[in-house]
Amino acid sequence: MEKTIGRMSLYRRLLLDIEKRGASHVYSHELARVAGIGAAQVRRDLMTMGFSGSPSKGYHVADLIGHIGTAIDPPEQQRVALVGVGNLGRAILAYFHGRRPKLAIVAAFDDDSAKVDKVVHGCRCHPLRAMSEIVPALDITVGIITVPAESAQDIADRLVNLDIKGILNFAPAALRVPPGVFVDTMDITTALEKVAYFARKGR
Amino acid sequence: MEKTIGRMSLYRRLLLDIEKRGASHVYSHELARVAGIGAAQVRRDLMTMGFSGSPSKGYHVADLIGHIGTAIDPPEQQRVALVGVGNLGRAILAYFHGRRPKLAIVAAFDDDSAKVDKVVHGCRCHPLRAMSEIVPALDITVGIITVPAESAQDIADRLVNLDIKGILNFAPAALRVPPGVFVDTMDITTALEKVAYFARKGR
DNA sequence: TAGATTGTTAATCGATTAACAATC
DNA sequence: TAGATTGTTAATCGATTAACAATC
Repeated sequence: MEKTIGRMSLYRRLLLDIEKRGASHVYSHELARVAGIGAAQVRRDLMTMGFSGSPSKGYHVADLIGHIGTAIDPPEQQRVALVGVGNLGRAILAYFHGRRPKLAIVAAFDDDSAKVDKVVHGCRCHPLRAMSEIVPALDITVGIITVPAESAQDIADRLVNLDIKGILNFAPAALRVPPGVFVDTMDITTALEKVAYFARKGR
Repeated sequence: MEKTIGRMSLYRRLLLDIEKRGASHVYSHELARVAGIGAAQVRRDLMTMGFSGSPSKGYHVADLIGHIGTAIDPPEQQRVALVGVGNLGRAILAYFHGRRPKLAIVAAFDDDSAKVDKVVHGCRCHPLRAMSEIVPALDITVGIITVPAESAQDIADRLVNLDIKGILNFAPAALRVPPGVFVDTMDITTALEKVAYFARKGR
């Protein structure tokens, strides 16, 4: 299921492209081709999401885009906090700034006094101690961690205490969180080491 | 195997911590705990890498760190190019700058004239057309793609033509590459959507 | 109808976890 | 020896892929 949800987000992006090119329907093998996976995978994913096509025309593009939206988008705006306004933190703020109305980074936290109270890519930076006030006040449910590995667990603990239910973690650290909190760690160093390894050794 | 290689990089970081704390040996369940996985997984991974411990003392920390190094580090320096010096590209340049002597980003490419010939976090930025000269000249074997999704496939094609064997892709696009080229895509948007989804729905 | 695609079940594949004899 | 851990095989789990009857 987790993998399916991830792919739905990919499918939607590809479908928006397809729609822009003027196609009203798409076959599983066409979508599979641009997604770089198998056609059976696509059909199974759509089945899992409860979406049907027709053997003669394939899947209706606009309907499918809508279906994915109702399945994976928040019904109302979901708010996100980012902790650690370093280079990576700023890049992520820039990337999401104004892009997703339904999923907005509404607060950033960093203890560097040069950053506190500055507005970075449309998002105000607060000191860490303000978290306990701002996170509940803005009803923030998701945290992005872009602090050094040493402080990542501490930040995660504090976010969990403030009732955050999902964490996207960029620190190279395995976070320990209670059940009911979802964590995805994107470890860039490990990813690059892996790519370098297979570049040398072959797949 | 791919997953194992990824975890070896994590193990090493954790072991360096453990070593710093003064422990000479570690049991599989101890390493598993800090890695957030099961002890059987750790033992299996180490077995796969051909490393042995002792039932009484566990695994020798310093030896294991060394063993992981010879297994996954390049024997000599491996060079990396980064294409797309936007916010994310700069963050990655900053992150790796001077960190890994064996794995260095030695060239950046971007067509923005404000960036060309500037040195960004220790790395000179070249125009895209210089790729065909610089990549072979510096014997670059790995590429990092941080351009917008629309141009990602084009950049990937050019890198592949220049004999690059591994790509770490941050563009939200499924890259098509010939066999023998390893690609890992880190799709930040999809990751955040997934975290937001499970934050709402529960795991 | 003839031909292609969907929806879905069964088979396969790979990775994780459990179990336990061998070892210290 | 008694007790705990390793190394490794077998069992489980989950995800992907293949196959094919039903459908258009």
